[in-house]
Amino acid sequence: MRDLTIPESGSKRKLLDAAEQLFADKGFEAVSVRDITQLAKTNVAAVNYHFGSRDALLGLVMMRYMVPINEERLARLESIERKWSGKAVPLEELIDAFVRPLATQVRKSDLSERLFYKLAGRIFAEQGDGMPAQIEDQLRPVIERFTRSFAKALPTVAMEELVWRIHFLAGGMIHLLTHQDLVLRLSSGASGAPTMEATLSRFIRFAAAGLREGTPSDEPVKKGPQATFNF
Amino acid sequence: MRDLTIPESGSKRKLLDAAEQLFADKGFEAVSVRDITQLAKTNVAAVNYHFGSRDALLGLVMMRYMVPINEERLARLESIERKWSGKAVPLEELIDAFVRPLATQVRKSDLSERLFYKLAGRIFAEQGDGMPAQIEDQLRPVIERFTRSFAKALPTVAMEELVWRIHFLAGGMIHLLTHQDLVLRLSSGASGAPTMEATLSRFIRFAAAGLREGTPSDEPVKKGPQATFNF
DNA sequence: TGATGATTGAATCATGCGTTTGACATCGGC
DNA sequence: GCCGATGTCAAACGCATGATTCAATCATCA
Repeated sequence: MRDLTIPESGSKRKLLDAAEQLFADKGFEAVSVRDITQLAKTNVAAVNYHFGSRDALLGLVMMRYMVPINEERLARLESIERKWSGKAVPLEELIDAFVRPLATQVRKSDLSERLFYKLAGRIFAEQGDGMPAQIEDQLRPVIERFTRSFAKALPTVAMEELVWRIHFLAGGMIHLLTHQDLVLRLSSGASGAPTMEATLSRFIRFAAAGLREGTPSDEPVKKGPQATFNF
Repeated sequence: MRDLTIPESGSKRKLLDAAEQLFADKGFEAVSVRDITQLAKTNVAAVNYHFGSRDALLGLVMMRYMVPINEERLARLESIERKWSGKAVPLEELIDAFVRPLATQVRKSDLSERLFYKLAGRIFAEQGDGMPAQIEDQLRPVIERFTRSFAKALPTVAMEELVWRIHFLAGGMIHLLTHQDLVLRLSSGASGAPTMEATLSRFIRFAAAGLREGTPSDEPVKKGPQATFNF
């Protein structure tokens, strides 16, 4: 595994800080080496000297964010399963374990809150879209681990169905991270100006209901006039 | 409004076809004018001759896809509301009116199914991220119209809450469109190989449950061991 | 102090980008 | 036959990109 420790000072650190700020703000493709070195007040050659290439710096920035988030996800999941040892884990706690680390890790970051979430969202969103393979390798075991726990919490939901529902959940989370500002704009203020904590809680309730849909503890037919409508 | 009619043949048509195929496959930023003209077997200058600029071509491609989809969305919505005149419209039908046009319009397209959905997803996903303003202008009234209908169907959900839930819904839909292939890969085959029709129906059920969460017709507390957990 | 290796800086490289140019071909109408 | 309108084409323009070169500078330790 590559060294992820970050020097306290010096231009290497300045470059990393500038890079993550710009990547978060403008997107991975839209930021040039010159943008980064200019913000970091270093020479253009510094990026290639310290990191080898722009791509290597990009991968480092992404890994630096994903690794602690994914570690906290797994730690929370294990702690929850220990707490409910053997018994069915409540769905909301599972989803919380998956999304809450985004909010806790943001405070350990030098990035502004807004930029941190945008960066996290971009990393997820551009998954499998020209992203370094190491990022996907980093995420896959986490997804698999959570999928297994979700399956245990929802024994009546077929695996095929569950995989798709988790997919929808991930999409909602990504969109929430990357396009918070768009909601505010398109909704003409109707969305309020909630904290991310509040929005995450909203999201957990939404996603839990979606995951649980059709489950025995749900009532089978009850949702108003839909008799003529088949899904 | 710009002319959206497409010539039957000639290099203008060839350019449009090549452009939408490449944009869908690789993303809007990753495709160069030279890529397009090479696939279309025309000269590099042709794009600027016929469309004025790369950006104008990009806007045309996007509008050509969004306009009919959004028209069908509104038409379906009005037909539904006529059908249930005055009465509460079932949630599933509203969501269906929003997502189903993606599946019906794909057949009128020359793009392969996979590319069409990717293109649609990209247009949504990169919303407000350097996208031409015309696309947002095209989408905003649709969102507002649907939001009003959702509000009527869910009178007990506060407007602020509803706006966010619709946001989560949109995110799930986008992710579903753009990253279908990723699901298949990450889930090691557990997701099956369903048609988009089937996946959309899955999504409608998921999203409806999420939107409806906490609604009176839902039962208030019933979902297993979650007494100690607050949201 | 002087030698050594790490770091910086200005200049430059090759490449790819969107766009423009101007010569050339093709065609319908007078 | 000629004209202007409409396309097409190779070539080039100006610019930005990631990367590299190589001399100058710095820090560290013998």
